[in-house]
Amino acid sequence: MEALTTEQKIVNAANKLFSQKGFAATKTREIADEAGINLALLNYYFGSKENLFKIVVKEKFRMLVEVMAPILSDKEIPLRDKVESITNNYTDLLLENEELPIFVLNEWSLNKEMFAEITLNARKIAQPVIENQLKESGVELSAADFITNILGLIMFPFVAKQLIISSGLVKEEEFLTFVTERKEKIKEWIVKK
Amino acid sequence: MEALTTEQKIVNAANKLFSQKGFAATKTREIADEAGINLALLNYYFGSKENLFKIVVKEKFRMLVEVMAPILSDKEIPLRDKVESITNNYTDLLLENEELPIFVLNEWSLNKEMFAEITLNARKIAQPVIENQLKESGVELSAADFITNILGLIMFPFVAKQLIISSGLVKEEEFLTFVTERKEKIKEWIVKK
DNA sequence: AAGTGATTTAAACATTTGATTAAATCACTT
DNA sequence: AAGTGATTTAATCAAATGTTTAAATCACTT
Repeated sequence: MEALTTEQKIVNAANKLFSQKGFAATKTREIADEAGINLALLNYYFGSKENLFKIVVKEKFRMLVEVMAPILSDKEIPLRDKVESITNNYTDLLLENEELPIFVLNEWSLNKEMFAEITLNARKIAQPVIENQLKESGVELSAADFITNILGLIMFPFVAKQLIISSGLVKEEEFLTFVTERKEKIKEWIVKK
Repeated sequence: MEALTTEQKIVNAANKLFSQKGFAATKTREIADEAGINLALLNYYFGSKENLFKIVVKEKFRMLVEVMAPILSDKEIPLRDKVESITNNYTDLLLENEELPIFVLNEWSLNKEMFAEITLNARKIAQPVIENQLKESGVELSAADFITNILGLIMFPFVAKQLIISSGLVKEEEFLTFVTERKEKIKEWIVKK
């Protein structure tokens, strides 16, 4: 049942709370309570709140990048399939981690240095492949617009979920259906027949 | 020169710092320093940090909603012109307030209650108008998808600016051109000829 | 069972933080 | 110039917060 190590309990609690409330609003005592461990163990295992935070952010961030990079860079996958695959994978990922995009993007804008390496490599590999495929498919989009649009169409509903729901555009209980149905639509919007 | 009242100085400083760093990370002493006033004046004029924050958020939020609501609800404006007008107005607004979307959306997800009233009214008026116009124009989109897409395409580059730049997809100095050129493109993407 | 190092605990520490107080200063009226 | 209320200041308060300490407990070896 309780097969988690102390370190895992802390990381799990930190994951949850940092994602929900951000770095500054999350208190070390809250993390300790959520994890069900003594406060001092946080520093014993992770040194500092900031270090724990970096671990959490990098992990979240990796989730976000690793969905996309290998798909985009693969020359064998046709463009249309890439869109489908990325849309499906991202939507599923975000449905299980709804706070992920707003958290990562927000922390990114606050802490510009932390992520540079990971993204840069991903882009360097993917960009020429995508540009080639766009040209071949006759889609008049730059790689930047292509990636911005596909990410925006997928992620924006999650980023703006509260806006969409509290405006009444989509009811809370319809949200799952809303984003699920968008999977099919996004494919059509990006790569028109 | 220095025609600002103490209250204005405080609101301006709070505006800047809350937008940059969020509620919890912004300290009352920082606001006082940035405003160049004595710390006690913050509580003298605004009662509490939280109250000051609400004033700032509501103002930011109003900026974001008021660009869109009156345009969307106007039956006289053709759909295509609405898209153009919203795209242009939002892009210009966001270029002058780059932190605005991520700040508002993030605070919104943290503080779901604060904004409900404002948005709800805007949507109630706009939604039937838009649904009508979509049908008449033969655009196969629900109002929810229409608004999500247009907002996503406009706002996402600002929300994900750091991702886009640090990946190298768009260089920092090209960002202005990037979002400016998207104005024209978004219109075409949403309402295809 | 004693010893040993890792783990856990309760308590404490030094700062930071939001807020308040009481006195000082200012602007304005009489 | 004296009086009055609004504004500003320096100092202080109590609580919260990240971290550390030293002792206690645990797991494991000899």
